[in-house]
Amino acid sequence: MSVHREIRTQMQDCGDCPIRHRAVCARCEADELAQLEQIKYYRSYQAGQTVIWSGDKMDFVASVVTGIATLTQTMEDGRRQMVGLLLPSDFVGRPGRSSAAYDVTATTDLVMCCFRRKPFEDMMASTPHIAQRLLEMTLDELDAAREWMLLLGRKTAREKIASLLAIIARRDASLKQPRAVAPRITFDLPLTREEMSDYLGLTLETVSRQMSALKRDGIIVLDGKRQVTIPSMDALMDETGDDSDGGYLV
Amino acid sequence: MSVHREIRTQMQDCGDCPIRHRAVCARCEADELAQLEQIKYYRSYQAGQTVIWSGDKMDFVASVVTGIATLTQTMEDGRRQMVGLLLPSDFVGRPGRSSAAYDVTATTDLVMCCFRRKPFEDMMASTPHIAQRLLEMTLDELDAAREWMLLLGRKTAREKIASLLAIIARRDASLKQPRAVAPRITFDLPLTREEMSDYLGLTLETVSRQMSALKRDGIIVLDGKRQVTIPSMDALMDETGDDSDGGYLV
DNA sequence: GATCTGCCTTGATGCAGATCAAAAAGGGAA
DNA sequence: TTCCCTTTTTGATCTGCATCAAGGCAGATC
Repeated sequence: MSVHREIRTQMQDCGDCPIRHRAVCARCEADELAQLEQIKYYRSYQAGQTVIWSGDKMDFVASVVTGIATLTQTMEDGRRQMVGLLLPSDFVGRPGRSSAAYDVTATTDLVMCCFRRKPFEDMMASTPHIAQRLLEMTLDELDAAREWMLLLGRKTAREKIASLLAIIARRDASLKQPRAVAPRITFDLPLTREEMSDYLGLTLETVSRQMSALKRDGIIVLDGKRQVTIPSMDALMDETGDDSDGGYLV
Repeated sequence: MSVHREIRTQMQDCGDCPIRHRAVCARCEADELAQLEQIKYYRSYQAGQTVIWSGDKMDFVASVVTGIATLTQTMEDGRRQMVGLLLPSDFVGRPGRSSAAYDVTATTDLVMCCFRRKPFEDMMASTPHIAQRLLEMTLDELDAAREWMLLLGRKTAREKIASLLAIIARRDASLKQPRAVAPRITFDLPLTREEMSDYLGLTLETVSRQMSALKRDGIIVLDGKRQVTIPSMDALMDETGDDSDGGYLV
């Protein structure tokens, strides 16, 4: 908690850093150095483009500046499971590992801030704060992954969909209107039905059916295929199967 | 990889540290200090005992010395999902968080090495290596969690069982006979059928049925309910659905 | 040895979600 | 506008695992 507050404070000072860019603090501290040594550069990807394939050589680490990317694992026979959703500020890659462990794909147009791996590792060794920030972020990701394990292992299709919508809605609401709890939230789904199914461990047909069911039951309102309105966040939360207190950790 | 080698080297010097105790290195560096300041202490639990309940105040972090513990999440209606298996050397708790996020239960008799949280955090701030080691370990856990997401979301019951057996067998084999690939592996299951089902997102009946099926098909040999022999590791791996090259990351 | 108790196995049946198939709805491009 | 192509929806059917329900077995207690 205290660390998060510290990060928010520092973010005020970050010139080119996007809102919610948690990795920012490491960047800011190291920015001047990094630019000088040319270890930092930006890369853009178009929606749908693959950033890197699992197993490929990966000589950089990066953080998402704008856009959304996904991490997916694929089995030999083609079964796919998304294991991570990368939002602005999220970190990709792993110090100490030279090849990618997952497929990384841009689902929207994407800009990433990359650091050459070796110099980044050196920087980490000499700047203790960076490892500590990365640890914080990684622990957050681990918690998210474990929450997702509960979803994948034990929730029904309807609960899975509701949970995903709740996560996206909450993130979106906090972006647009931090601190306020809007009674009515509208947003564009950043994922196709197929991507949703890969994330939730379902088929795309089941995703579609459950979206229709939630619409029929008035839990959500669909305008076109992508735009979603949540009339009552409470009603949506009732469908997720999560504890009603909703207080998310940290 | 290089970091792992470094850790192994340092382990030689660790007096009371159990084999494979990765957290050891942080401990060793800080051990003298810790003992002096009395921030470190050991606790024992009996098999079946709950170490801590989700939501409870947790003013320590710890690492497992001997025995096995589990992390589980429970939904309001009682559905349970195990989200982590803690083996000797694994770390529990989170710097910066004062309450437990999961139920922690001892499945065997368990000894944990605990550090009072606040002093541990201070130690982390003043000893950069500790954060770096914790980061390594947390990234490993994140990879394991993501592998588990693929299992929970996309694997069949038979593949899930085979995967779990493969993980336990591999760990066991590396403990007993590091570096050698034994053609025939025998071990005791550290989990009940119900715990296996909680881990795999199945019911205990399905676990039992699939164990019987693997036995019938000669993939495993059961002696009693707990002792398992794997006649051919290759045959077992064929049932997991995993890539045949089997090369696990890192 | 008899009974109890906590796992574990096995059988019968049901259902949520997968699979197979086709139609509908957008959304660009010409 | 029309056509084409991708995405989404909807329908019909199938199936893997859950659920419900008995037993079985082995170690503990008396």
